[in-house]
Amino acid sequence: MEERQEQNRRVGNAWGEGERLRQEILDAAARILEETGRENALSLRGVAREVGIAAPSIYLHFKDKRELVWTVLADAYRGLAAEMAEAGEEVAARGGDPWERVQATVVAYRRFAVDKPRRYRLMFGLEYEPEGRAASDHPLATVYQAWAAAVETYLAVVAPERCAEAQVLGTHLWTAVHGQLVLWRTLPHTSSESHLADLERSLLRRLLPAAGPVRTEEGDVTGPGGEGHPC
Amino acid sequence: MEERQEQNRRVGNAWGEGERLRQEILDAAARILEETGRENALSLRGVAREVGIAAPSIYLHFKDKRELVWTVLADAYRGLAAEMAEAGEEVAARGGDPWERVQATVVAYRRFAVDKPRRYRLMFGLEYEPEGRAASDHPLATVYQAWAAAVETYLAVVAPERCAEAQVLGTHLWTAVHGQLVLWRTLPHTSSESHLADLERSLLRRLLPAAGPVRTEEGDVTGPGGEGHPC
DNA sequence: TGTACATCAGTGAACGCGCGTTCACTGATGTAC
DNA sequence: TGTACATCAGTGAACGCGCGTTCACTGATGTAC
Repeated sequence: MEERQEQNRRVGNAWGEGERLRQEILDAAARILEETGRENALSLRGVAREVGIAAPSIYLHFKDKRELVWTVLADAYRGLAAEMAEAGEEVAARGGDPWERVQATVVAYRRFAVDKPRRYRLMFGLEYEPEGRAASDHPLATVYQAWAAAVETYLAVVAPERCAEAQVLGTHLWTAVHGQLVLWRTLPHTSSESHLADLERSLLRRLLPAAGPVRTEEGDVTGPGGEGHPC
Repeated sequence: MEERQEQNRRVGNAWGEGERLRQEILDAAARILEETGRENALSLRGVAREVGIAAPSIYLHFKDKRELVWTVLADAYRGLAAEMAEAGEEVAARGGDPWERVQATVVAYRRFAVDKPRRYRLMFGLEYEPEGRAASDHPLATVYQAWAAAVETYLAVVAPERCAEAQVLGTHLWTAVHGQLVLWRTLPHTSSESHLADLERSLLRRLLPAAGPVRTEEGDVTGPGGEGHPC
């Protein structure tokens, strides 16, 4: 009764269905991170409240808070990377040029950060460290690869001879956009989102070679979404 | 006795000297933010512990926690901006070229962030919002101006015709470097500080026009630290 | 010069809060014989 | 087919913690007469 509104004890899941609650917990955590409202990024008690269970029940599925948070984070990183990739592919599918394609990827990133600020903060606020995993399978790597891939696809068409720079450029773009997003909220005189979008475009133009709405070296690209040289 | 090691009651400051404790409190807060160790960024009780006073004594000098934190932050922003400016001026004073000068400014920023990570995080973690002040005197503006000024000084010598871009470029540099610093701690495979410095240089070269260790349009600059056209 | 009193600077104890975590438990569902 | 028992899924109550803040207080220092 200490934590719950409903006075009925929850009936346990059937045998072998214990995993179901685990998923409910993860969903609730994701929901909390999307809603404004409570302050602290994520608390076990908060999650329990959201699911409608007693707080200790979480320990049936996660060793401790750290493990829960890391599971949530790993999902979140994968989700962000997926949204970026999808945005790019969608533009390519409907015949957008390479520039529109990188831009769509960047916009997808911004949307994620702006629409789910608490989630984004948990992901990049760096309060938690991975639990002894090897560095290489840090879930952030997925996001990193999404950026590198976006830039690589662009370079393959626009400036194949500079393909080697894809990783560095990807990193620059990512960190720069992240910095814009984080500082944006604090700089009050520039806080309109359209200004943020302008800054973003300005950054892209300066960092990417030969950037512009229409720009094919000579003659047309081989077709809508054509790939040019493989990198 | 609840909070303190010393069992002696502190003797109050003399009449009119009450402000002294105020300063001690701010100093202690700064000290806490420089040391590693305790976890939560800043707590009233933590500050009281550090000063060696009872926690309620803080209320003699600050309305509440928010006011204390904001005073600390305002100082911190000013301090960072000052360190950046000094670094640039020092290089100019000993005859460094414009490129070295911007770079020194950037390095000063990085040093601040890397050496005082807790402080930096409090400053840019965006957990607190200013207390109803006008946007324009948000203390962050000082830091923003330091970046714009650094870029302006550079452009004045190297590409005077592009002076108008100083503010935008300053913003790009700032947010990009900030992003590098924040993400750097999380990306384990690239965590050496020298790698961070490399990334930083690569970024500068790509964002600033005609960047390079030695680069004077034609003939020499007018002298050590010469100013070129005023922007 | 002495004394009553105002003011200043700071204190100890307590308040209620939400947190992560542990503990011994309850009750439903399956299995062995 | 019935019954004893193991297992699974989840609970309520409590622990100790640190936090921001309030409250009535203490004691030193100054001032008025």
